[in-house]
Amino acid sequence: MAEERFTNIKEILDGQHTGKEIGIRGWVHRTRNIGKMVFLNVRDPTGVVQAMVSSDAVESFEEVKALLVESSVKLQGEVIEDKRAPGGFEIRVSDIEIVHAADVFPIQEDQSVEHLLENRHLWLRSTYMRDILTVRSTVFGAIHEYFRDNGYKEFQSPILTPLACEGGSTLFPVDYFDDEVYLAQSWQLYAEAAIFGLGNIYTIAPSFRAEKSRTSRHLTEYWHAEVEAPWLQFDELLELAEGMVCHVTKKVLEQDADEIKNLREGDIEYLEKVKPPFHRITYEEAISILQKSGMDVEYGADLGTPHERELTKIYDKPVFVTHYPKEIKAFYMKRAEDDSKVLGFDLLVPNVGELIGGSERETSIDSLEERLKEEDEDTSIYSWFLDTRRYGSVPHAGFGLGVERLVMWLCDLEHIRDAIPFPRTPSRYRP
RNA sequence: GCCGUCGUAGCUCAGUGGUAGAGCACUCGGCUGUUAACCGAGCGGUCACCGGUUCGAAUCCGGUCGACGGCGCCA
Repeated sequence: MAEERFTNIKEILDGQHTGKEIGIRGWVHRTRNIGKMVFLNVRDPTGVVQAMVSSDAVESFEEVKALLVESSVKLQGEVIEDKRAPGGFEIRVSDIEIVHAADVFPIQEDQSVEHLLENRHLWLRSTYMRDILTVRSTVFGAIHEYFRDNGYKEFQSPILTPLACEGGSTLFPVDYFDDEVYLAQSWQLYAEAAIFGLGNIYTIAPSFRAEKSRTSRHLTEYWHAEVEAPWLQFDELLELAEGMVCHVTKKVLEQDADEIKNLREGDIEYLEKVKPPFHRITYEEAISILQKSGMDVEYGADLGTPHERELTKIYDKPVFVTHYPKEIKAFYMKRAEDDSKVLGFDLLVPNVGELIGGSERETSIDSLEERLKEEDEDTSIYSWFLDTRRYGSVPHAGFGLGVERLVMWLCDLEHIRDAIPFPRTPSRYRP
């Protein structure tokens, strides 16, 4: 190449270089071969532009003619505005360097879900995955930003842990020098110990669930955004969750408008309405609403997928469901004034269901021990955790959010596996 | 854990008892304005695996494996 200066393809498509001699580098997205002319659609992370290579303009014409899809190239030429070219602009190539002539690319137009998952490492090159992963990056950044701006410190807990947290059958066992430990499924119990020193804290960390959940909303390895704060009351907890979801949504709409429009087929009206306050209903109200709309549910049963779907259909925004009966929620949730209910909530959104689950935490050591025994947990393993209720126990609260579920909801994805680069599900751990 | 669908060429699929097929991809030939280019030719198979029924099985039966979809469980 005569000159080693390159521009982003998006700038060409925006008309910033029309009439000028420029260079680009990228990958061959598609080729069309007309004898003494070759059209290369060239992709970089910002877009796709057509390059026209004529036999009388380029010495290496025969090699260019033989290029296969996903070959990497550097090229330069004049940018011409031309309605015949896809995107309206074309580069008349004067010089081209073949960086690497690719083998036959395994992914073509017709693709099955399975084939794309087997070739996930190559499918990451698609516009679809690029758009999602761009949004995902913004989501992670926005979560950090929200908590830090609100005075929360980032705190890390161990991934290897002896704790079961919410029932032992859902953990991945790991051989720890002949002892059995588990991959963590939550940061929460360690966080409850940390708030006594640090105050308000949060994390974004991997969590692992060994449940064989065969649904479009479950991963065995997912990223878990969790928060824990001393003195925080139940209504403040809901506001914190609401604020975070709104902040992330706003940030994504600002920063990734193009990607979101691509992924949601232009439908961003719903996301633009995501502003406080969200709807708040109690479990009891939810049951009665569902019964009125003809669904078969009894008080005391946990809300199933069809029930959650029905509830999210009724409201134009995410909806909090609060005050569940204690029997269907985790041992660490604080009892409400009505002793049969807990100060816990789920935040439900369309297409995903439960996006966040959280609660005020039980502060009484006696209640905790009682609940652990009821669930046949070995209380000795929890003795360090119970210390948090022995030395200056305080009211506190927190929640956990599935980051992939948030991405799935924002991007309106059919399946959560597309919200993470290399998904892990009960039936897949490759590539 | 439960229910269901599927497995045939590199990819997407057709083929319901009688010699294994198509489109795309790839290779070769043609074409100076293509838009998932087009035209002609070629290459390409352990019909997932094991067993059974039958003169004969991709096809029917039993089992195994794998993937996908849904429920439950959860974030």
